[in-house]
Amino acid sequence: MALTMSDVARAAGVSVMTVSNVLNDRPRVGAATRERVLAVVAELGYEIDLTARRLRTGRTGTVALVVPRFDHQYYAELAALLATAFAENGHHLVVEQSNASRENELAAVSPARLRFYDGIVLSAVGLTAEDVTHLRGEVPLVLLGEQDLPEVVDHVMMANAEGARLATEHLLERGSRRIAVLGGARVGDVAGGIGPQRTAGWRAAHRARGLEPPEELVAPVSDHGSGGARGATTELFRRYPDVDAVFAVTDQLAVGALAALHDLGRRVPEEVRVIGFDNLDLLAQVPPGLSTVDPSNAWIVEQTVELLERRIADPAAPAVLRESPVRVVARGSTD
Amino acid sequence: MALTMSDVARAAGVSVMTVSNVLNDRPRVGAATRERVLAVVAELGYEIDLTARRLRTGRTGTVALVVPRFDHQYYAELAALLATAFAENGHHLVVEQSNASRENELAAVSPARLRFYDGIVLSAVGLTAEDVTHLRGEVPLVLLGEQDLPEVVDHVMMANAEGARLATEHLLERGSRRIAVLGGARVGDVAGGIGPQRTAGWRAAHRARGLEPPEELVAPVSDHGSGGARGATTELFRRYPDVDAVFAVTDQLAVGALAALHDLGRRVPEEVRVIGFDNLDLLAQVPPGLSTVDPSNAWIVEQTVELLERRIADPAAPAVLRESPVRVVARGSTD
DNA sequence: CTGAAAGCGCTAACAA
DNA sequence: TTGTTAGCGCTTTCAG
Repeated sequence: MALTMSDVARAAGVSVMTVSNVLNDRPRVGAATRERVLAVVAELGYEIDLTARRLRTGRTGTVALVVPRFDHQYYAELAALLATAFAENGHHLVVEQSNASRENELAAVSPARLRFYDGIVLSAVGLTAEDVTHLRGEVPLVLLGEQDLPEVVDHVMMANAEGARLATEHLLERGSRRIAVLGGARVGDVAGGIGPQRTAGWRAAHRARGLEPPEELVAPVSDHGSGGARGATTELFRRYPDVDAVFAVTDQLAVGALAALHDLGRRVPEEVRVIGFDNLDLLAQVPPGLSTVDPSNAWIVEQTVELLERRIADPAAPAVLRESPVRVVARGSTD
Repeated sequence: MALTMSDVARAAGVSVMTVSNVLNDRPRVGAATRERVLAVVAELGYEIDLTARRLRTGRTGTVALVVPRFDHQYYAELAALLATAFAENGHHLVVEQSNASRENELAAVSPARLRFYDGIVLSAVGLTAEDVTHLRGEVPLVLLGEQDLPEVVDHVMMANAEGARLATEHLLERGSRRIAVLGGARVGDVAGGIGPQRTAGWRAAHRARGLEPPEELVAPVSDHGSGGARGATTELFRRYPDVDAVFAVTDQLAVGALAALHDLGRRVPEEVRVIGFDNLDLLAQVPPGLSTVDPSNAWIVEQTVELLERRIADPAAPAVLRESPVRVVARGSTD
């Protein structure tokens, strides 16, 4: 059986309350008493029961990050950054997986689950606008993700269209004229999310130069893994052999494009330029070096922590939407 | 304020105890009463307070996985598999990060933290043999990782030496004779962990063919990111331009090797073959396709879940060590 | 089959 | 400065 506070109190010859006061650094405890209690705590190896404290105070010292998948490199890198940032604020971070399902995302912010945490950062992909309005005020929550959602909850997102515009402009500037959008959304597809927003940027870059965006080169993917992208790219080049650049809406898709181009014997960047979006650390090294759009993860993390800590402190604070700055990182794949 | 059980009890005109019985599927409740309670629960949207239950019963329904880093693809893929497997056993998985520090690994299995969880899967890299013996029996725990640790705690690991031997044999068989070990450990370095174990397999493969392992081609790395590997590989080829194959002790290091070889203008696999270890999904696609050793993650996950569930049920069960089967996955980088 | 009492380990509020 | 009382929301035990 684990030790309790009264074991410590008995051993130290004080009351339970005094032990509690010492352990919580509350001021009205004599120095000698404090010493004694701490000595006993150390000797016995007592550790406070956070469950009991939580039941009493409602605070846990822990915040959760809910991501669609653990094994998507983008979320993994985000989680690592958030863990460090929250640690600096005295919050412990745990990560849960929603499997990108609306049900799991809702469950993650349910009162039952929330009681484990002081706040939640939810990287949402399945949540609807309707769901979000019902969430309003229930829980200290910061939304992450590229969905268009009602501005009733704090939300940090990327400048998606702008990033896509910059990437496309980068390709146009180097002379590419038949630029495909891998993972793009066709005109009339549902709006919101990365596909549509980034495709909009691709269109904008063309129009800014007086060019008509080649809509036939919008190549949707069925899943966001690299495997699907490989197939989609192969098919794309079969139909349109004159494609001279691929803007993949994520780095993960870009990897699939690189694989397909290798299969097809098309050289990158000499024959086809490739650029991604996300600036994943792991892919910075992959030959010939993947050009990409950097979404400023450090900035995103900084804002997220600030907003969540603020909301924990003041649940009534007005909801804000913040958009991270983006920039192109040019590497070998667009030389 | 959130609803409590007595709110439900009052609304349903029964006692708190009856609500508890219904919600826990305990048998001695009349069908009509059960119906009524469930109806009220649904109508009010009541959710049980797991914190309070845990204080009373000691069970939380949650298990934790502690990994050194969220952003190492290997752990990310492992976490995703474990989440699914535990979900099938009615356990919710959360993931925490230890930053590969001994202190954090110990904190993660402390009684205080453990009280949040029914059990812990600890992917250990900093824990010492001494630490592990003190852990014995304190908590439902399964260790993961390639350290040599006392067999007093359930431990699932890979067949490291065997995998390395197979990878090296695969290279020898294709004609490579100057095979470097990137991330290897020199003779006399501390034993245990992936570097030494996998380097031992590289030696064994050479000796099995009557060849003396070229110890000068053992290339340690300072960090396990791809960046360090890139530098180490460049340096390696500067000193030993005749190296004709690289066995990287992890896929992540192999990516760095590929980058360096690209920088140096050495073609893979024509001039230099490259093989990794871990079989990361993300890298399966990277051109020319990274050959690797598959550590059977599905098997590892299956064993881990089985052992942890067993230990939760029976804390006194004898500790076991299980070693996952390995096999070479040949792709373009060793063609 | 249902309910009342007690208490898990802690801390807020107040009393000494 | 320290101790006492009460109770967070639930479940165990035992009585009805």
